[in-house]
Amino acid sequence: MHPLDALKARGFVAQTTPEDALRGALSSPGLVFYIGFDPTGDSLHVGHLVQVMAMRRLQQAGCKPVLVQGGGTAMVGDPSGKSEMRQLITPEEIASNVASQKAQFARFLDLDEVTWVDNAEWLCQLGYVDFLRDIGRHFSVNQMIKSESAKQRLDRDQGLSFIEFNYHLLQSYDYLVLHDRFDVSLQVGGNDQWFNILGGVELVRRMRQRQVHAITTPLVTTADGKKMGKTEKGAVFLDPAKTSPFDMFQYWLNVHDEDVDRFLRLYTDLSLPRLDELGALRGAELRDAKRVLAREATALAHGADAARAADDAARKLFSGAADDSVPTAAVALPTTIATAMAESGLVKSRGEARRVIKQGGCRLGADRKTRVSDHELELTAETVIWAGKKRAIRIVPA
RNA sequence: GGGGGGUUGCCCGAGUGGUCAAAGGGAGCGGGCUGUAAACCCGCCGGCUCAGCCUACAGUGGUUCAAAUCCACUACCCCCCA
Repeated sequence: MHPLDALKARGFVAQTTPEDALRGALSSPGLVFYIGFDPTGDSLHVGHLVQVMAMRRLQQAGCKPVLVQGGGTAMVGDPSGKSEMRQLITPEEIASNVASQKAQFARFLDLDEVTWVDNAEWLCQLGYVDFLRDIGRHFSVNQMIKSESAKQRLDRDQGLSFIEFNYHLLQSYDYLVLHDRFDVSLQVGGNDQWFNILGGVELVRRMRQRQVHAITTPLVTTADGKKMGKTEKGAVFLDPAKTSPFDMFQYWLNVHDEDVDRFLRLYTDLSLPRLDELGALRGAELRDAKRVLAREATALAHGADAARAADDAARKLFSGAADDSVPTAAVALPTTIATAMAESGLVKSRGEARRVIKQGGCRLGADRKTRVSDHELELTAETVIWAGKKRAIRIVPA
C-alpha cells in the first residue's frame, strides 16, 4: 500500500500539498522528512503522540526522519492556537528538555536512522538585517495578518507581539535550511501549523525553485471536545515518573466509545484488517477494543512488560483481588482515613476526602465491602481505599 | 508620549461599602443507571484542628466600626490618538 494511503487509512492526514506531487515523492524510497518539536516541557505527553506516531509510520514506510528540536523557535513562542502570549523559557530549560525528550522518542523511532538537529543552531546566530533582506522580503505581512492564528488574536483584542509574529518566518526558514542541508522535501506537522508549513514550502519554491511537500495531522480531540491526553489531573505524560504506566493504561481504557476506533488507528501498530475487526465492535463489546488499545498504546510507550503489568493490576483491582501490583502509597499508620486519602494522593485534600466520605463514595478493602461513613475512622493496617468507583490506592505502613 | 477601559475562585463571568467563600455557567468530584463508556437524574464543589476558624476578589499602602467594592501608588493587559 502506498505510504500516503496507509497514513490516510489510519486517520493521520488532515491536509496535504497537491496530492499528485506528494504521492510521487513518497513513492521513491528514502524520502527525507521532518517534524519539529518545541521542547517547552521536560516530557512528551499523549498529546504529542499523533506526530510521533506519524513519524513512526513514515519511518516504517522507508522514509528518513529528521527530527528538529525547536530550541530556537521555542525561544520565540508560537502564537498558533494560543490565547495568550507564551511565556519565554530559558536556554538552560530548553537544553534540559531536549535531552529528556530525546530518550522518549527512542521508544517510537529507530534512532539510528534519525537525524537530530536543533534549530537554535542556525536561528540563534541569524543576523537581523541579513535575515530581513534575504528571507523577510519573501513574506507578505498582508497574508500573515490574515492567517488564522494572527487573525484570532487580533479579532479578540488579545494582542500579538512582534516576536510571536515572527514565528512564521522562522519556521519557514527552518524548512529552507533543512532542505539545503539534508534534502528534506516533506514536512509533517499538526494542522494548526498548516500556515507555517506552507510558508516554508513557498520559501523553498521561491528561493530554490524546488517543489517540497507537506502533510498535516488532525488536531486530535476527544469525543467530548477535550484536548487529547488531558485529564483533570493534567496531561498524560510519557515519563513514567510523571504518569505511571498504570495510569496511562487507565487513560486509554477509559476513552469514550466514539474515540476507540480512531485512537486504535492512530496510536497502535495493529494491522488494518485487525483495526477493521475491532472497529466493528459495538456496545459493551467495545470494552474489549478499549483493552486492546490500552494494552497496545501503553506497550509502545513503556514496553510490553509494563503494559502487561498495568493490565494485570487493573484487572485485579477491579475484580476485588488487589495485590501489590496495584498503585500503592506508603502512609504513616495509624492515622485517620481522611488523612490517608489525602496523603496518598487519592484525593487532593482532606476536604475532598471528607466530601467523598460524606457522599458515600469511600469504601475499604480490595472487595469494596466496607462503606466508610466516618472520616475519622482510624486506619491501622494495610488496606485498599476506594474513592468512587474508579479510583483506588493501596495503603501500606510507611 | 496623550486619553480611555480592564485585572474576581480551575475556566468564563456577575458583583461597585456590610446580608460575599462571593450569583450564573462550564469543568471537576460523589451517588443512581451502566459496560471501569456516553446521555440522563440527584448531590457536592477554597483550606483546616469543620455548628468554628483561616486564606482569598492583580500587588502594596491607606480611608472606614466594616472594602472584591472607596482612595493612592506599582505591575500586567486591551482600545483610541501620536
